[in-house]
Amino acid sequence: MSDLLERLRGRGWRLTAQRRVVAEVLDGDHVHYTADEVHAAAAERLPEISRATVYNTLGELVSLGEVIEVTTDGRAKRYDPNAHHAHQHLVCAKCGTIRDVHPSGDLLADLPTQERYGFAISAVEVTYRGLCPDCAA
Amino acid sequence: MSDLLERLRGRGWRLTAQRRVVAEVLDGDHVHYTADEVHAAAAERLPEISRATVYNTLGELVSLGEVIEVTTDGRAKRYDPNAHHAHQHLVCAKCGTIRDVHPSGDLLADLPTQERYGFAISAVEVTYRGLCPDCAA
DNA sequence: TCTTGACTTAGACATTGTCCAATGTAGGAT
DNA sequence: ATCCTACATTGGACAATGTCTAAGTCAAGA
Repeated sequence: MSDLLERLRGRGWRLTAQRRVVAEVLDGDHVHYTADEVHAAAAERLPEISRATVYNTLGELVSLGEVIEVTTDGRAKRYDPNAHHAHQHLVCAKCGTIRDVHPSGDLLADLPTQERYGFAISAVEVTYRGLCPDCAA
Repeated sequence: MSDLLERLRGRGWRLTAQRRVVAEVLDGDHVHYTADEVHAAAAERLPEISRATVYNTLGELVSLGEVIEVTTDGRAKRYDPNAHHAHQHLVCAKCGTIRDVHPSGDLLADLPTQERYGFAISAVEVTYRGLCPDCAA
């Protein structure tokens, strides 16, 4: 995602300090931040940044396909910058840790035609749930 | 789910009018209501029922394994009474309609051991997304 | 029928997200 | 280099969903 800013500028994005900071936060460790966590991390570098701007910017990044929105519980959405590699998620039922995983096989092929009800299916999301090694102990 | 009330009584549930009405609402058409929709439907039969009781009862039914909690977007959770038949969900990206579907194959087997990071995996949730026939038109 | 511990209620509160009017500014035009 | 202006940001009000608590109510066993 290092050339993200270039790609965005190419699409007519106005490059502001706020947007740069949000993009840099997501570009860091491969984590799954909530919007509030992104805001907190961004505010360390740019203290006046507002929540509204973080929400706006995250929404734009999602629309542009640069970031994926993940909802593993009913709580806050999380933002996954690993949008250019198809992957699924493994979630600890106890501590909530999220890991990216890569199932084998064609997930779409598992749904028979008569189970598609005429839908034009474009995406499959899989969440594996269980206990991580720490919580299982 | 017709013998639900019997099963619950067997587990020491105190059977109140409120709980009966919530269970009856879920037992109706095979829909995926939000908590507020359950509350509205329940209030038609029992006008004084409170939101808190509906939330409590739904939470209990989920804990008891009688109902499944589904989060397909970041909005309200939905409650699926079809808990005794393993199934997954097909969601229309435009209108939000949800259908229960039954993929073939062993979904768990698709995740290689080295992609499990030591987790003890106990469940797999799959959401297929696409446009339903009406919205695709 | 009495008693009691579990259940329900109303409403305050918490979390997450959205919207708006006022203000600021990036980047093209001059 | 400076100016313009459309687009971006801000702060705070508002909305949607869910949780908690103290006080009152009731199902079901004795």
